[in-house]
This record gives sequence, C-alpha cells and structure tokens, in this order.
Amino acid sequence: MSFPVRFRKKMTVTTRFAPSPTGFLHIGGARTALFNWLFARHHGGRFLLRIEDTDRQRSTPEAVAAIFDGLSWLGLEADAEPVFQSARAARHAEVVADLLAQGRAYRCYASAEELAEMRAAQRAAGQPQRYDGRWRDRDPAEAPQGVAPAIRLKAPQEGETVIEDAVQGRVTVANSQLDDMVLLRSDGSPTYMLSVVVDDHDMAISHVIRGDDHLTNAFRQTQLYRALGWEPPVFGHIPLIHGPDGAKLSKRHGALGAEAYRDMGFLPEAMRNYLARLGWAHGDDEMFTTEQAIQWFDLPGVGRSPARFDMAKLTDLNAKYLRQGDDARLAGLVAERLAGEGLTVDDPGRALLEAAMPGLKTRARTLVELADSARFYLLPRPLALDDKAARQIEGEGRETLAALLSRLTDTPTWEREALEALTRSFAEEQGLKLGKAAQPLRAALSGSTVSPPVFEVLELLGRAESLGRLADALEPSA
RNA sequence: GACCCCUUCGUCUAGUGGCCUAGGACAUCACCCUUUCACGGUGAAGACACGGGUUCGAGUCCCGUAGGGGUCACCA
Repeated sequence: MSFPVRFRKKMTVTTRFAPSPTGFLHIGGARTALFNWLFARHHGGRFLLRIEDTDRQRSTPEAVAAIFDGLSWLGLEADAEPVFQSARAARHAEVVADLLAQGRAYRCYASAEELAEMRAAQRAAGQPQRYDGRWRDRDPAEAPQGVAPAIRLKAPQEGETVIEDAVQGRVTVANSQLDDMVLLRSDGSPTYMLSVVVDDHDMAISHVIRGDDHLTNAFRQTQLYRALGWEPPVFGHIPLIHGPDGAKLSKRHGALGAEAYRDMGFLPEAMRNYLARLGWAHGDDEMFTTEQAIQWFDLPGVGRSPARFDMAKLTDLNAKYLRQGDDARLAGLVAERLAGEGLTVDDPGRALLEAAMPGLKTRARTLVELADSARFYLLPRPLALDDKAARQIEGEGRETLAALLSRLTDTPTWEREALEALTRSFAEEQGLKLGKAAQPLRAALSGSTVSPPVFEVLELLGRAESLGRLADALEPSA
C-alpha cells in the first residue's frame, strides 16, 4: 500500500476533500472542495473524496448524503469512489504497531483524570498546557495492572519542524512547543491525527489543500510522516471564510449548507464563481467560466488573509449568470419551483415561460425572484390584484382602461409593436402620458405595478387571455 | 495565556521597489435612458492599520506596536 518516495514524487497531482460527516456541506467546506478540485483539474491530476467518519457518535448517514448532494450540485465530482475512514482502522493500527516496534511510539498509561490534573496544574502555574511525557521514557514494567494504554508518538523534543506551505510560505515551530500526541486511544481506535496521515499517504495525496485551522496540525502530522519515513505532501493552508462581521462563520450568516443556497435560488455556476473569488484572484477577472478557472487556478494566486462572505456580491453575480442563462433551462428551473408550490406548469405554460424569459431574467437576481415574477403569466383568471395595482384601476385609470379595452378588442394585429403604437396614439388623443394608459394595463394584466414591458406581456399572454384579464379587472366587484 | 497566521476603499480584491496623484468588482449616492421595475450608460464618494527603519525611491523589504483570526483533547 505504501510507495517508495522516489516513485510518489513522480506521480500525478492528487488532491482530496476530507469532510467529517457531522452536518451539511457548509460554505467553507464547499470552497475547500472547489479549490482542491480546481487544483487537480488544472494540473491534470485526480480529485478524491474521503469521509472522515471515525467519530462514530457524531457522524451520520444523513450528513454523508448531504455532503454528496452538495458536491454534486456544485459539479465537483470526485475521480474515484469515496474512501470511508472508519473502514481503515485496521491499517491505522498496523502502522502504529510498526512505530511501537521501532521505538518511535510508546504506551502511555496516564488516566484521563490524571491528565486533567496535569493540565490544571500547568494552567495554575501559567505554563502552556501540553502532555509532559511522563510515560515517554518510563520502564514498561511500571505499567499499572489492568489499564489499557494509549499509544503516543515519541516526537522530537529539540530542533524545529518546518513546513513549506504553498499558500502560507515557510512556517516554523519549535519542537518544544509540540507534545507527544496520541495515535491510538486506549480502546485501540485511531485518532484523527494518525488517520489523516496514513490515509493521505495510502491514497498517494500529493497536495493537501485545507483550511488554515489545520495549520498547526500540519506540524504534528509532519512529525508523524518523518517517524514513518514517509515524505509529507505539499500543504496549502487556505484562510478561513468569515461572516459579515469578521467573526468565524456561524449559522446566523453564511454557514449554511450548499442546499440552502440552492433553495435561495442561486445557480451552481454562480456559486462556484463566487467561491473561487473568495480568497483567490486572477487579476481583475470577476466573472469567468469553469474552464477558465481551471486554466487559471493555482496556489500562488491564493491570498493569505481571511475573506468575508458577502451575500450582496453573490446575489449580484447570480443575477449576471441569470441574465446570460439559457432560456429553456431557466424556464425549466422556474417551472420546477412553481410546481413545488402547487402551480403545475403544462407544456404550453413551459413554452410561455421560455418565451417570457428574456423579459423576466433581467429583472431577477435569484431563481426565487424569477419564479415570483413569472408566476402571473401562468395564474388562472381572474387574477388577484395587489393593493397598488388595484389603485391603478380606480377612477380615472378605470375609465382609461375601459376605453383602451374597446380599442384593443378591435385591433386586427396582436403583436407588441402594433399594440404599443395603438396605445401610444390612444394616449395622445386622450391627452395622456403613456404611463397613464400603460400602468392600468399592467395592473390588470399582471396583478402588479411591476412587470416586464406591458406590450410584451400583452403579446405573450395572447389576445383572448389579455382581453379576459382586462375585462376581469373592470368587473365592478373586482 | 502560549504558539502560529493575517492586516489595500464598508466588502471581495489588483498590486511581487519606480508604470500608483493606488486599478477593478459589489454595495452606496447622483444623473442619463425609460410605459413600471429592472438592464444598460455616465459620474461621485471611498483604502495602503500605526510607528520606526532599509533604499535615490516603499502599498510593495525589515523591526516593533495595535487590531483580527486560528490552534492548543484518548473531537475531527
């Protein structure tokens, strides 16, 4: 399972995304996955997935499913079946047995209470809290009876550990700052520190790109790699994403699952573009295709400072993607949403949506807004008018509308330019500004004072439906 | 507290010693376009955290200060 260093170095770039399935795929994780995916694609390498489910208590199948869903929505497919870390416990233990045999690890019989006392004493003395190595050189013969030991790494105590981080640069820490970490718990289960190292090695991961909350872990992991005689991967610790207030992302602002963004009406390509620009830049380019991102993405372009998640910018980007989106696809997505709220869209309805899309998509920033603004096209008569719209059809507006209705009824051509010309000349002879005629029309047709251009609406709705809606609006009871 | 990292407009960022009287994007404001709302167009306001160095010259290099973040488990 392990490869000699000289061979591994020649192997292609391999990255991985390794979430622990304790919740949804949050936005920070999504960006980490994106960066790993882009990096692998850029270098013609492989992108793998590993589920770190060694915490049996907190890991759930639902979370695993949510993570897979989120990744596939974002289009970040892995190049191989995901690895489940929990299935590899035997291999992890085997590695530790070797370490033990070589004297690079040792058994520690200290109890949890004992360690807690030790830390309390250190804290009281104002000393840094770390394992004091009490079993490091102790004679195993002194081991207490009937106590299962944890296995700790015999880490170097002098010198320093250096990481040449592809994002952070060279980072150095004195070995005296690090203690002897636990590799195997007293129940024989592997710790995270051990598992990542063994799995990354066995999966031939060449580049570990992850949040910089793991930077300090990288020192310990490097020590483990050395003890094992393995070459560490290249690390790239990317800065975390913060909420709008500069604090760690919390549930209140951005730490929602990918599916929450989907529900809010964001397009996956907009999400990908936005996430890519968070902490990474290619000059002044703001909007780019995934192909361009793959071509341009590399670690030197990643910044070192944390970025804040900005809904407004995401929303704006999404609006731009909506505007250039394919009409048939958008019509489909809108139909899906409308169906979700009980408004079934038949084939003619779908065609109407698609035809109306150019006029609708420029007025929406999310699919939610798009669906909201499209709904009136499909609603059955009589339409309910909102308050502002109803006011357009009172008094003067009502008279104007009635007069206009008879003109419309008589017109031979039902086509937007002709309808506009008709309405313009009508307004002119009545001595009205065009808006005075257009607004009541819009209100009756759409039930609102805001809509795509009225003459476009008139044309798309068709003669019968339009005339019907106008008549409905003039009903005294309405 | 210890260790590590970070610091350019409100936000995301460009910037790798002279091209910077610091550029773009989002947000904000104004105007134009206009049948509503948008789109679009034009313009405005808005930043190199602070203090010392190094250098002919510093946003760019070094040191310090301040602020922010991360990590300090037999969690991952």
